[in-house]
Amino acid sequence: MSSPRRPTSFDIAALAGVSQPTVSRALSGNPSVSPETRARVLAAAKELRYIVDKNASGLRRQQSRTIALLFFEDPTPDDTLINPFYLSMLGALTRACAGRGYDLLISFQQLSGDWHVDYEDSRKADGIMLLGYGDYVTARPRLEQLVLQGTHFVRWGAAHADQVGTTVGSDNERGGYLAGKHLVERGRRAIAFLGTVDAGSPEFVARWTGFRRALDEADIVHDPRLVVDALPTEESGRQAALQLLDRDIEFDAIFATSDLAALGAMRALHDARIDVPGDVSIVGFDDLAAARLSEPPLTTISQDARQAGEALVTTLIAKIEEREPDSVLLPVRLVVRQTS
Amino acid sequence: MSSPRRPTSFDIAALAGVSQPTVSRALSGNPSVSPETRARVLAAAKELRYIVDKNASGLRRQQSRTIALLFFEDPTPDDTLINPFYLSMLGALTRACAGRGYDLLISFQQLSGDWHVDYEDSRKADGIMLLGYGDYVTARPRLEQLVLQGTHFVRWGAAHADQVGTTVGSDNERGGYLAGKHLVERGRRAIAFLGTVDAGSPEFVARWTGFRRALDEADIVHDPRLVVDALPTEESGRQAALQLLDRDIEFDAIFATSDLAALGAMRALHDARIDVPGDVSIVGFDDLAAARLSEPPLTTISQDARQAGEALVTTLIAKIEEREPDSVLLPVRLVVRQTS
DNA sequence: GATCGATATACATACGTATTCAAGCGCCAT
DNA sequence: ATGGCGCTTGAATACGTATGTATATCGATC
Repeated sequence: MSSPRRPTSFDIAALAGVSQPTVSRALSGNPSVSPETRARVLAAAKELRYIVDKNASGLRRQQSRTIALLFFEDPTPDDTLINPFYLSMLGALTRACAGRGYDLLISFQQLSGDWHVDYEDSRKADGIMLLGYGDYVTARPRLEQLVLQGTHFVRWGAAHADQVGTTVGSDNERGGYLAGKHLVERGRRAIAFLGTVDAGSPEFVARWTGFRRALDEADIVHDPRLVVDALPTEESGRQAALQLLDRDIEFDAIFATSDLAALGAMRALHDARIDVPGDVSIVGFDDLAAARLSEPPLTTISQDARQAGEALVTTLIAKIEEREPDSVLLPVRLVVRQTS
Repeated sequence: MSSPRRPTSFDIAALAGVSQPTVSRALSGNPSVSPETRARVLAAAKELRYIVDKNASGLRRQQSRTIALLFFEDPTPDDTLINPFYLSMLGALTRACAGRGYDLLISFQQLSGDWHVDYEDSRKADGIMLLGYGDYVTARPRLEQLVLQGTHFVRWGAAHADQVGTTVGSDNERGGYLAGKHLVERGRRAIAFLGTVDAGSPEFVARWTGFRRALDEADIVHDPRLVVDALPTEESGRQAALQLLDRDIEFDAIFATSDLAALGAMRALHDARIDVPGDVSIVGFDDLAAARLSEPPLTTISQDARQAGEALVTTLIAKIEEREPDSVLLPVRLVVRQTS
């Protein structure tokens, strides 16, 4: 059952009739090894099913070829409510890491708690990705500390003027703009905004800013009562729509800053016998799978999770290699379906 | 910016006035170290912010204190459709691992592809957890190979007679039974079953078996036309319900083997102006957050993700430590809400 | 034909920790 | 006094790899 012993590079060396260093060089593609020797070594390695010992290799090179992902959980008390977009991201991240030869460590943490970020000190990981729900104001001092101790990290979120560290995120401002412009072009004038606009959430603020720009271009005066606070959950979107109906103000469209909120709002409208898109148009944000499957299918702003994962990993690796990458702003796309 | 140098156990030793081995012993809680010495060492370690080098430690002890999670993706072509239950599991798993001093590596893979399971050979991980969608028949030969090569692994799924390896899973048979019994007690007789019953999915087969047991106990003869194939997705549930309506057969209840399918079915019924629970009762399976928030809230069989995560990690660690743990069957619970 | 340079390989070593083994010390029993 | 035992600690070493340095081989150059 338990195999005799894991083969080491010495075993390969013996089988191939070379020295251990030559094995190491051959396997790592060092050009100083002659083609014939390399072939012999590779054959021997294959025969014995040799795999490099990650601990030994990491110890020698002083790095782990591993990336740690810190996922911050949902701010609501119900910890099972997680935006499916993050699950797509997770898949994209694991693939991107694998493609670059890195492993991915994952840890769920509370944004407001003491982050356990000893990954780099313990040589568990060469860098950290930060992802998830979070209030930037809460996170900021901890980010500053990361910078101070020289930890390599990248954050998924909105780039903005005074930010700490490097960021990869969607072009939220443009997303908001596209949504607003689209609704205006559909002839809508009284467009409700469902989302957060406080300073702790730069991505949502950016969506709001872009949205306003579209309205301004069309010379639409926006009634502040059309703005309703909503978290990125279905229930919160439903509540927000109910609140909106309660306010007894005319509206002919809704822009929700998350698909989940948009779907919740749709449910509320449906229950109130308001026709979508006849009476009210709706545009969401994220392009979750659920957006495609809703009835009617939801018009939304699409973020490409795969592209985001690639960008995060590429940027973090650039940091690890001490190149100083810029923050990345990923393109977003308006996907017109049947709610607008 | 770049700190002078990571402190090693030799630095701690020098500061505390002891030898390096004593530092190692003191930090690992070896009782041979006197309390005073230990205190001095701990103080020195704290002062220099010493953290054990994971590579060196792993190399020396020949283990990584890391667990790898292989997540198998959705079988449908659309790879963004992932059951939220797995995301809850993921959170539970990371917590359970952290609580036991293990790190968690994560990798998304295709069940039908060549699994990359060199974790143990490369000393990246001491064991593997298998989780996700999957056809057991496809997985089986690969599981057998894992056993052959002596890899420590645990699978999330249904235990059954002829299984390969150790399994942790919910008591699906009892879940099916509870659902069936509940509907019978509510006076339902023509209960449709939405789910998979083929041999590749033992957990769904078990749900079916338990369900049938409940019907048998009530002497109900089950019309085979009441069984409709459905994947654990909302769309699939909707289609299944439509199919059921098309068959033009009377039914007064639906048991769906996943909440997502149940929610999809509810949507179809709603569109067909069929009242839930007035005309048709519905029971789901999983107890997703969405089940609580649906309209009306969904009666379902609850699986506790946190408990599942704990059990998986505990069982895998037992395997790693060469104890031979039994497969675990976790209790399920009927949660009565308003669809029944 | 001696020297040089290029090429390919071997030798020696370091990474940081955990553990085995030996040794120092004080104390008690003989 | 002396041998022995328990309690702490130090010295030596091994884990498996990657890399700097030295060496051997060979062909080319004058």
